Amino acid sequence: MKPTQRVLPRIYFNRPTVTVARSLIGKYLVRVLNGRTLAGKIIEVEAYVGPEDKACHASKGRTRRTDVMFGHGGVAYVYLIYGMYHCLNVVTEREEFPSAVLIRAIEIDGELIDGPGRLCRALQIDRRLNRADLTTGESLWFEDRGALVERGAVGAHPRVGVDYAGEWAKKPWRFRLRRVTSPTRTGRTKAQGGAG
DNA sequence: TACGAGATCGTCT
DNA sequence: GACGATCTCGTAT
Repeated sequence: MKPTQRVLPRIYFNRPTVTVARSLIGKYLVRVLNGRTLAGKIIEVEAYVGPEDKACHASKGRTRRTDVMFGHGGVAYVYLIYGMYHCLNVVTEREEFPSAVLIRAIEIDGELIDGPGRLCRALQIDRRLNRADLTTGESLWFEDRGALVERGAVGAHPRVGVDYAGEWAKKPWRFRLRRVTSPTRTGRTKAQGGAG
């Protein structure tokens, strides 16, 4: 069996953005670095839906930066934020409808990598991957590894850092796995029984 | 534990 | 010239 059989295909992303976002929880983000393969279980995402969504970068129109969001689904939208950090998105829906899903947190080998900036730092994702096709199984892609995620296990919350978007900031378009597995309790016990 | 502010630069006006 | 889909550290409590 080819490894590419599990790669999420383009049609997966050519669906409503909120649907794609929620269903990406529990899937895997796979990155190839120097011949090594890193796979992280997706824990948290956010949906940015179309030109009317004031929190979506593309709501300000089609610019050099947002152009990629107007293209077809399954393509990476990577941008620099606050001059320091990168954010990884995957473009969704049909062409000419600018929308994407921001990947906010993953879990690799039981370790939670929480936050889009940290995630990109861990996987060495930067703007060189902007416009990369994420459906080819090269260097960066999404995989379905068969893990079942019950709908009730996914919480819906307002998106982070978009207060300027008014009513749109209140949309429950951030999805997060409720029970994040924490197999190791090392260092988690601070005040209680911890050594001094 | 909670809060405030600095870091740092591409993008758009 | 202003600002941002973030993160970290320092200070206060």
